[in-house]
Amino acid sequence: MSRAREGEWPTLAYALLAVLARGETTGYQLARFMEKPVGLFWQAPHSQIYPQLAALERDGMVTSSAERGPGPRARKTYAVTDAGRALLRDWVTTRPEPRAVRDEVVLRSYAAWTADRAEAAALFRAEQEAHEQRLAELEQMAENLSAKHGARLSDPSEPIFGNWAALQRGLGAEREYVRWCAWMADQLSR
Amino acid sequence: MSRAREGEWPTLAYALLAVLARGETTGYQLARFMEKPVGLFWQAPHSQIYPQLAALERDGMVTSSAERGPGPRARKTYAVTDAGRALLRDWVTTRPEPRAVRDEVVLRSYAAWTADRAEAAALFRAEQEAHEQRLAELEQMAENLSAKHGARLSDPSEPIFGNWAALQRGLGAEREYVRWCAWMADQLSR
DNA sequence: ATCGAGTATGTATAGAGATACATAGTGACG
DNA sequence: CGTCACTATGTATCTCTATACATACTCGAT
Repeated sequence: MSRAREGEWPTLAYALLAVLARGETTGYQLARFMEKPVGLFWQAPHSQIYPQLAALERDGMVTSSAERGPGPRARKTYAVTDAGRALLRDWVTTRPEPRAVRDEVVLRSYAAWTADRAEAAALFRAEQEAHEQRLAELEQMAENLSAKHGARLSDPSEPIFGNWAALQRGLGAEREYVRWCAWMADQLSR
Repeated sequence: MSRAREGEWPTLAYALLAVLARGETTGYQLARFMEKPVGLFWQAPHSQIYPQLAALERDGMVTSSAERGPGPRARKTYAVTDAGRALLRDWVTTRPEPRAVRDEVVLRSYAAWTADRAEAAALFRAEQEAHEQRLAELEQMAENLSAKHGARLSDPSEPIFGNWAALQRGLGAEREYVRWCAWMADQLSR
């Protein structure tokens, strides 16, 4: 949560800046947005987000204003500073070093030969269905975006272009995953 | 590395069992195999693998025999026990809870509107090329597998089927990633 | 003859991430 | 009137993952 060296922030920090760059929000709203089903490309629980926001504030990347909130503590609304915007802007065009790929389902496919054939087929069929459902959700999101924003989705200077870009990735990834699961299930049930 | 509860092993343990189920190996060979370029679907450094093997041995899932090795310590060759095989077999057909998706490139696409257009286009073009190269490597591996094993690749009771299955996933994933990167670069360079 | 790379196994430490604990106000529902 | 869910922010703790440290033999190259 705190930085290792000058200019070195964990990816979560940039994820928060990327959301805040679209407009100020509270920590709670950020946490909601970054939770499991919603966070399309980066997720974090609130226990990671609150300390990270505090660290960003200590370094002048965000500012907060507190009104009194419903709970025992004040509700804080965060906004990006110019320094934060510059940090984000620089980070966006740097190439990340490749992340480790870790997929438990692929690992199971690698060991599928040790298991009962029918049970294994059922696993991949179930995975296929789960990803088909997820795909349908994303397609619904795409329709909504398309209806609401139309041609602006193709303009890379519009914030909504970012939503569209990430959604396109999600759609492609889910379609490919469904395809592979279906292939696996077919292989195992012949 | 040690288990949280009875019957609860980290995924790395199953990854090791999955490799050992194909034949006994040394910890070093396992570590080589699980290192970055080779481990298609699960990676770990040796500092994780050695303690995990020790934990599996304490619980009777693997056995080791030590010959004297080149270094200051004996070289250990590990083999799965029946208990280990049963553990793996049961695990293979259980459905994993969905892992968090974390992709720094997609996160950058979400914030691409804040950056310089040409620099952003260059980033996605570079990513496209990197994944095209990775794809070419996987295609080479597929050719080699196909030439060496032929029809056995379609037999789910053969260990090599697992290699083929994981490789198919890799091929599909890389192709889809290349496609999306190319689309992103096109969008940004018009 | 020395240097570096590869073989081989381990420990130490720090950071990232997940889960659980803690607190308290409001509004809905039975 | 009590319980549940939601808003809202934070801390504590544990596990997983990555990086660095440690040791020592062999073999090929300079």
